[in-house]
Amino acid sequence: MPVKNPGLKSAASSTVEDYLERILELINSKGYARVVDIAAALEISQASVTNMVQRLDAERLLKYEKYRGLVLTEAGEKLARRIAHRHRLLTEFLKLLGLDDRVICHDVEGMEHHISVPTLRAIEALTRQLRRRPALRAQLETALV
Amino acid sequence: MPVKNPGLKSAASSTVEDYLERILELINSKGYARVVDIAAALEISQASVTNMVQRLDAERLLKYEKYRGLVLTEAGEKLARRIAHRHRLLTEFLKLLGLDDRVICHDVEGMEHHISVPTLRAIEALTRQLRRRPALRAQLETALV
DNA sequence: TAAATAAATTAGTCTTAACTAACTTTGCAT
DNA sequence: ATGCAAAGTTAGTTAAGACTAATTTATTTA
Ligand SMILES: [Mn+2]
Ligand SMILES: [Mn+2]
Ligand SMILES: [Mn+2]
Ligand SMILES: [Mn+2]
Repeated sequence: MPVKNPGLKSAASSTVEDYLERILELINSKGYARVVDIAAALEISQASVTNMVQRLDAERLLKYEKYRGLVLTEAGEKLARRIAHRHRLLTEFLKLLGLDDRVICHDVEGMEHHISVPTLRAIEALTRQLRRRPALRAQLETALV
Repeated sequence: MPVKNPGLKSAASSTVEDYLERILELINSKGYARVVDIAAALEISQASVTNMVQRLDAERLLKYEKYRGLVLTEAGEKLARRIAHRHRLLTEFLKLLGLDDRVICHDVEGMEHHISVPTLRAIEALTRQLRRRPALRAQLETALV
């Protein structure tokens, strides 16, 4: 039977993507991701994190041992890397437009969940071109009134 | 006292923005926006629309008379125009990147709710530059592998 | 004008994703 | 070894936003 999802719209909710992204980030930066750290990073309560971690375990995106810790599964890490990659590319792109870091962080955190593969590739290509054309970037700044 | 919202993050939810956007669109195209039309446009049930319309009335974004019809208030129309404008600019931008219409529609419908004013201005400036540099646009296409 | 159809509303339910408060487990210091 | 603080969990609540089914109002049509 044919697959329901023909390319667009990702499988995981924005919320799930944000959790996975932060978990991978924590694992990469300090070797592990504890509930308390995830809660701090996402600025939500520990109870909410416990809930979600149990759900992600049920969905096989990570393996979780109560009171102990968690590790991403193959599938979970793949999803996490995918969203982290979107985050990186979007951030680089907006940086080239001369935007403020706070603005970039805010907008990317929302936009990253709504960018399909073709759009991401196009933005990637545009970023490459922008990078090698300082003159164009300069004109952008002046065009901003 | 200082305002809570310092520029970023809009006042209305993505959902509210989508409703207002569609309502304005319907009013512009056929003169009025009925519950049944809004429901069809958003692909949700009429019951959901009735609920939201009553809420938007309570929030003074539109004036609603049961079983009759609705008109946007000043505030509602302003919000609607703002989101419609973001939608337009993003669409034009992605169009210049050579993306497929279906992809553009999908991505814009999500991204439009997460673009702050400075980012929108930057994308607007970039769009202007892209428009006058067909060579650059051509290179984008070939860069897409 | 009366019946039939279309549009709109209400009531009740569901899911997601957050919260607080209370409780349990773990790890560290004495 | 015990006791305390930090971390984690559970239970119960809330809000947004969707749904279906049943009902009511408005509009068409015969
Ligand atoms: Mn995000
Ligand atoms: Mn992110
Ligand atoms: Mn939208
Ligand atoms: Mn839109």
